[in-house]
Amino acid sequence: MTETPASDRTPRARYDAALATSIERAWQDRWEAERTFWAPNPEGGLAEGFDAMAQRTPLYVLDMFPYPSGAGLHVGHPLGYIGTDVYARYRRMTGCNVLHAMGYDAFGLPAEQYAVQTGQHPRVTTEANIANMQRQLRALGLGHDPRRGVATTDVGYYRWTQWIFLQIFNAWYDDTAERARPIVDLVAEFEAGTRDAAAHGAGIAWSDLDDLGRRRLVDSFRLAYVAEAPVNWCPGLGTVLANEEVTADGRSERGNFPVFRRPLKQWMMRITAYAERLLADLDLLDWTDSIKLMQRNWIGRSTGAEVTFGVAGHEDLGITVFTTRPDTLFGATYMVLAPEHPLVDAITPVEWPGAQFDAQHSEIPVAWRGIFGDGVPPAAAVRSYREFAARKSELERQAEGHVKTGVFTGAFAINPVNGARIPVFIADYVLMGYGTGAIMAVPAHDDRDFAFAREFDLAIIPVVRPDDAWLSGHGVAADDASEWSEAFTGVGVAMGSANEGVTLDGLDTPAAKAAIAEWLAAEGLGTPTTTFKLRDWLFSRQRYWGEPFPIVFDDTGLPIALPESALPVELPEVSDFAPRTSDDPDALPEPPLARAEDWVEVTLDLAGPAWAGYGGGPRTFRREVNTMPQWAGSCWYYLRYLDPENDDALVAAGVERYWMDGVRADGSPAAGGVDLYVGGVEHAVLHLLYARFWHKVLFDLGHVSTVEPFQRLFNQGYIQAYAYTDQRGVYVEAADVVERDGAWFLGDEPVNREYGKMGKSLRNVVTPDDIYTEYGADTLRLYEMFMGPLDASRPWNTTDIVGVHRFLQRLWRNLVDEDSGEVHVADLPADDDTLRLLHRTIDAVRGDMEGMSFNTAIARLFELNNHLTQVVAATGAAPRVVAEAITLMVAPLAPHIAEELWSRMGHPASLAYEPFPAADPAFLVVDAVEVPVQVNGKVRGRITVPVEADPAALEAAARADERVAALLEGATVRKVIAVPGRLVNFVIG
RNA sequence: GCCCGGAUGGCGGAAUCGGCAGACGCGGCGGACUCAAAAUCCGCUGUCCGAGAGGGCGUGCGGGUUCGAGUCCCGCUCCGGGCACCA
Repeated sequence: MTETPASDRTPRARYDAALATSIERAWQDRWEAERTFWAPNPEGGLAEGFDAMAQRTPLYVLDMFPYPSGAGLHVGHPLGYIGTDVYARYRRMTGCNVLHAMGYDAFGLPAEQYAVQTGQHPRVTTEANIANMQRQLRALGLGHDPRRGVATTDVGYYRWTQWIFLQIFNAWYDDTAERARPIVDLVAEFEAGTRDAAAHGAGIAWSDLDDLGRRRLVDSFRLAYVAEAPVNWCPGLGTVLANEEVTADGRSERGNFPVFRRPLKQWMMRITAYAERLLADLDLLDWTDSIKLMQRNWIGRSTGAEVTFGVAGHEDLGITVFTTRPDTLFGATYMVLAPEHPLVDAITPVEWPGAQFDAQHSEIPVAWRGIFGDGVPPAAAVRSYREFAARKSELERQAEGHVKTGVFTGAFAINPVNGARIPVFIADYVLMGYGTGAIMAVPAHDDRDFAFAREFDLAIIPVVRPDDAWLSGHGVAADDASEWSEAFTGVGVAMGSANEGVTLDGLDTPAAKAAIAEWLAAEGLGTPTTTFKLRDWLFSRQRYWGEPFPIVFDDTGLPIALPESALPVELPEVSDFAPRTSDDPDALPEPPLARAEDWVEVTLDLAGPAWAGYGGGPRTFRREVNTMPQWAGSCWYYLRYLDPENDDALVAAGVERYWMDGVRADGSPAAGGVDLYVGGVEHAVLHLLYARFWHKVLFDLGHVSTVEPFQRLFNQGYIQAYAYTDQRGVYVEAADVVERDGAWFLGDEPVNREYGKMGKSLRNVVTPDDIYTEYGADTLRLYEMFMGPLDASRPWNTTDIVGVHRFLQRLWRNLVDEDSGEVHVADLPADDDTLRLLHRTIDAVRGDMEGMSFNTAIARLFELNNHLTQVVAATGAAPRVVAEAITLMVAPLAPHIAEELWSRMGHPASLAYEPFPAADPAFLVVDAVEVPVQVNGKVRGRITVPVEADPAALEAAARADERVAALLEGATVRKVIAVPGRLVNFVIG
């Protein structure tokens, strides 16, 4: 042993970054070698070790899996992963068999674009990125089962994504049974005649249909179908985009290219069939109200009525509108169809009507025909308006705000309640995709109709009397809307709404709705209807780096599902990964896979069903060249984690039931599924809605046992960071900025502070590696959990980290001699104060862990450790009972140091499955309690009383207090409030 | 525009039921140890008045309910998020 010079002597076994790192590496290696976090399945290939776990409760903890970006992680990324790991580790110590794994959502545009630039195959960069991310995550000490970490790009994974697609394609929604059923059941019903093809869109009986007719009919029922639908077409990227990939100003999020609404033939998923169940089953879930609300709003259920209007001069035609306010039918002064509405051509006359047609106008007002109908016949006006509307990019649509445009079709509708002739317009403020694509316009009581009516000089007839406050506030009269500055959209009392059969006058809005609904139903003019904002899901992309569809087309152009035996359909090798791009909005999509001619054209011997007529003998087909959206792989990965190596099924039924069965501890009804799902709120709608939809289809078809995938959802907050700009407004390196007297400087130059996301462009990135080097991973974990509640966003502040690092150092020093590295834990009895604090801490920490309030759990552990410091200072050693308990309680949060301490205290095995300390109730009871004494609500003294002291005893004790007695001296006590265990309050006057 | 969520010391935050506001940590101030510094340990730290004892004020703003309000109610302000012609 050599003498260390006193000047730079550091204790050999001080808990610093170097020691932390060596401890952390050693334990990460040991967990891996000992398979500590392998969660055994009850059966199948991953069942090894299950017997030892059989008595434990299965618990499935899940993170929203990441996209393996080339940029690597910053400290904000793992916040949720640390949270789930703490919870999972706690649950392992409280009797659970915990499944926790991490995979990768690895298909997607960044890898593809990088490939386009470099010519390198996206699989190469994707795999390199995954490897880097796994390294960074391993260093955090996350207790994942490494066997289950699938990537969506694995052929063995996307083979099952394709298999699920086939299930969906080969299914239809039975509205009577309210569930999806195999498509063969539908065919059987048609063939047996129990379902009438003629009544379901075919027009003629099943037996009279030819092969093609049958295929078209059946295809129209499928849950996955090809349709011509208006989509976000981005010629600059050469692909269609999902709504969330389009910015608020109508450009592509990536590349900033203009986006156009174009009808294109695309794959769709019939999520709308599930709208009602997706809405109703939210009630079964333990999600926050705000997320449920966002889903409810997205689904957008509204109830009202469909009402059919006649068309003047067309006895055979009727236009059905949807309205939530049938009580305002008498106020309908015109009608609007979406420009694409199928009836527009049929009702548009050859000539403009010339005669008088309403009280206000003796000829067509100029505004009605506007720029589109000026000097041309109605059909030409309609055509040019349609072109105008279609040519507008989303950008222009946003820029013009809500200025109303439209054109009169020359046709008139007949209001069924009063026979009024009302003009029919087309306007793009009416959307084909919602309701019936047609509205009755009641400008007096609808903001949009009001704006349109003012623009086009249309009558505004009030039929709901506004409340007096509204009228006086606007300074207008109820019965003359000509002076109104805006529509009255609230509820009120109906007026001017009567015909021979029904009168609404005098009824309040709900009663009027009911009365008119009854009358409409009786007259056969309308039916109560529910509509949804939710649209079917656009499911194809013109990209290379995604799952190919297991679909081919024959020369009819109709899709044919490949048999399961043809899976996986692997991505072909191509030399050019880019879709064809253009700046012409009329250019057509051309996916990269279309250029792989050898792959696209394929000769197969498909044994198609007899009714479809394409079976038998080798024939040439063309493959679907679109790929699936990135959401596809993320829709079901939680199921594959359960049984990642299963080649016979996406998950074995017994394994799925073991992990997913929904049994709440208190026995209340649960939807089942993942016990805890943690991720960012940015997936509040789309991912979570799509996954719920797929899960329900799989449930209907008998492939999973629960109606919902995620029983409990927890949205973690974001770690944000300060960024600094210099005088020119250029971002400077945040790490180099110093604070002096409340201002910030880079060197001597003052800089401005901003607050936002952590990112390269703001030059404020802090990486986990930076923190490991300075403090170690346990410190990083502890800091991220200590900063605040897991569901709140908060700023990263590197200077605050020392607090938690000092805690770990102090804990270490309380149990380990910094010079020798030997533990100084003694089998001495702890004093009563210490034991009471210990058990109070255990009790509180358990509660905080259950509620995922890790920040307060850590605060409790700080207090216990600070007390332990006193004990060690006084006695020279830590009592074993305290030392072991605090180590076990720290273990979920800072597992490496805890394992090391546990080991040094003489335990050869990992503490991962050690029972979490339990509070002894004997130490939780308190016999005396200090309560405040208030006089007129202000604390004037404190008394210590027995915990069971009744109000009278409390009051007596309070009066005995010197200060209180002085204040009560000579005063009249009006009232005394004495709450046992809480306070005493004297009200004096 | 509509719908959610939030606002507590210099900073991050705590306060499960209407009952001691500010736990715990950072930062700051003071002290011990040291030749000195670092590290460590101890004390103080909402704010104003006061030498002190003590007192006033205090949870975004204005009202209210209550013996008592950070917490409940009404009306605002600001910040964050979602939706945005959905009839």
